[in-house]
Amino acid sequence: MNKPSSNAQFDELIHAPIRLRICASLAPVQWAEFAHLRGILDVADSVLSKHLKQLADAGYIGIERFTKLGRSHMRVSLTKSGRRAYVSHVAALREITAGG
Amino acid sequence: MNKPSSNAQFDELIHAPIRLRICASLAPVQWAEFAHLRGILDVADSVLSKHLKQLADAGYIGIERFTKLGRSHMRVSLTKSGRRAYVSHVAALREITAGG
DNA sequence: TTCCCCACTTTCCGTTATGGAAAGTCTTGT
DNA sequence: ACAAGACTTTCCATAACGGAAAGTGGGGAA
Repeated sequence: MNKPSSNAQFDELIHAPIRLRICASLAPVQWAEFAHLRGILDVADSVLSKHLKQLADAGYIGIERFTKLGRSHMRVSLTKSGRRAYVSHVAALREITAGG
Repeated sequence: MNKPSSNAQFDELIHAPIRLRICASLAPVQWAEFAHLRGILDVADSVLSKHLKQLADAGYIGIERFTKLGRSHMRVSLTKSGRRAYVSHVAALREITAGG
């Protein structure tokens, strides 16, 4: 009894509050725009930018740029490995908080 | 659709990995000893001691000392407010990670 | 009583993480 | 060429963290 629940894996990079919410916001959608995330998270541009960079450097998210009405924008999306890591981390959280 | 799930409340003090695991370890039991927690968490005494202090300062855990076989020991337990905070935080985590 | 030990606590130290303001970069419309 | 928007980086000041090492306190042992 006490199976390691398949692939639960705690990930400190994802665990930080803001990054956890970024991943959670991206998980159910195809992609999200910078402004959208900033609105959800309510942080300064610089802060969001830096957290996105960390996730991107880890290969957890991909960023595409495009133009809309003459302005540049970015589409952020979870990569395959990012989704795996996020799902595994959520599984780890559920395992940890399973009792009580 | 989208009810604020009663009392979900993200708590940064509890969110930190080690403290989350401390709370999770305490949630299903009446109390746990220092050595037991240290074994579960696998951290240095000083580290565990400091995290316990933070939780105690916040009123989330209570500490009782007792003697066993001539040696001193402590019993750590979640206080009522500590349990509330922990449960609320877990609820917040589930809300955040509900999608995807 | 003095000394030793055990079970934590604190202090010290170096490293990393965070957040925001401000300045910088790039791209595109005028 | 210039302005503006949408991020990026830099600069700065805090605030965690973690662990080793030194410090405390209480209880036996001698």
